[in-house]
Parts: sequence; C-alpha cells; structure tokens
Amino acid sequence: MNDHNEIEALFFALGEKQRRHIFFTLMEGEKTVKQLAEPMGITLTGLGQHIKILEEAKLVRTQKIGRERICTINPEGLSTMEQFAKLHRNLWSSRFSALRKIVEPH
Amino acid sequence: MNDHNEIEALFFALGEKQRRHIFFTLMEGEKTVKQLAEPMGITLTGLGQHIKILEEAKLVRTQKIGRERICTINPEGLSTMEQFAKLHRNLWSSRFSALRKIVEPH
DNA sequence: ATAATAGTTAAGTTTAAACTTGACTATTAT
DNA sequence: ATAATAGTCAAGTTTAAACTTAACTATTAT
Repeated sequence: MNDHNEIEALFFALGEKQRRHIFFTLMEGEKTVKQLAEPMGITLTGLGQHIKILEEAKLVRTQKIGRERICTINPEGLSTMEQFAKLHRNLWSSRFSALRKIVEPH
Repeated sequence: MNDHNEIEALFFALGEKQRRHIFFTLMEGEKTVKQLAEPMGITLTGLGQHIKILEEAKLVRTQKIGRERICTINPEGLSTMEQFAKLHRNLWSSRFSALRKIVEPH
C-alpha cells in the first residue's frame, strides 16, 4: 500500500514538537530556512533536516530561489490527514453499530 | 489553550510506529494488554506505557475487567484530528486565495 | 491454600532520532 | 576580486523516549 506509507510519513513528521512548530509557523506565511531556524535557536542544518521530513510527508513545499530556500505549507498533507481521520472514524462507527445490533438485538 | 494540548498529545501518540500499530490493531476489535503485547514481541510493561499515551490522546479507551485491561478505540481522537485537518486546510486555502488576489489583481 | 496469570510501578538500560560540527558549494553584496 | 550570507553534506554527539528488569498487587484457576 502506497497510501499507508504516506500516512506513516505524515504522523512521523507531525509527531515531533519542533516540526509541529515549524508547520504552525508556516501556516502564518512563507519563510526561509534561516527565518525559521533563528527564532528556534537551532542550526540551519538541523532545520534543513526537519524540512526534508515535512516535505516527504507533503506537509511543506520548498523552492530554492537564489541562495535561499523558501518554505510554504503544502495542503496535500492536511487533506490526506482529513481523509484518513474521516475514513477510520466511519469504519469504526459502522463496526460499533454492528456490535450494538448483536448486544442489543431489539 | 486546552485544544492545543489535545492536538499535541494526539500527534505525539501517533508519531510512533508501535503505537500506530496498536491503534490499527484495535480498529479490528477490542483486545487485552496481553493480546496486544504478545504478537508484537514486547513486554506487558512496554505495552502498558504505549496504551497510557494513546489514552491521553483520546485515541483509545480502556476498562479493567477482573485482572485484565480491555482496550478499545476511542473515536474522539479521530474526530479531533478530522476537525484539526479541516480547520487548518481551510485557514490555509483562504489565506492562499487572499494572496492570489494581490498577485493576480484581475 | 497455592499456583498461575494479568497487569502495575519505579528505576535503569538501550536505541532511534534530534542536533551539532566542520568542511564544502552557490549566490549575493561590497 | 573578496567577503559575507544561505544552505548542504557526511560524520559524530547528545538526548528523549522506547524498552526492560525486578519486585510488587490483584484476580482467577487448581
């Protein structure tokens, strides 16, 4: 399943506090690697590693303009997350109502 | 913000491979701590620690019946996740369309 | 009553992954 | 041309959190 790896990458990426912070910062508008790293008190290398993980999860997009890398939100990740949550909530509740039919027959 | 801590707990919980596996296993039906731990090749203690984190994230519910602890899915976590994804996707796309208005005025 | 089973708690160990360093490239500014 | 800036890469260090052990409680089975 290709879909499964996408979900794995998504939860892995947002499972880390600093990456969640980067994501929420980018929600307010695009930023360079430098602009993200500085207020976090983290090296450019460290930030670059986080960005790569967020990109793999399709939560962030980047483009290199001149010597700087501009980072923006990629809505695809959030969309995948919404689909996932919706699907599994529905799967579970249909299973639950099937159970109710057995436990409470009439 | 109370809401923010809920999200933090949610992503932290699902950010770990073993906990995602526990979650997907419970989607198929309720299991005891023992039943979850054994096929994973992990101690009851280790599993108990994961379950506690999943409970705090409202992804799992447990009840102790006799000497065993029954674990089931708590749909509240998935619901919170869906709301979160929907809200932020909308926030971002409204910001994006505002940007398009400036960049492409007519 | 005793043994076995299921789980819990505190404390220590191990490991994955977060983070840094140092050497490097590419771009922009002086 | 040179210096400064922004970022990258490989390799090593550090840390958070995953995991275990050992001693314990509570419940069920013999």
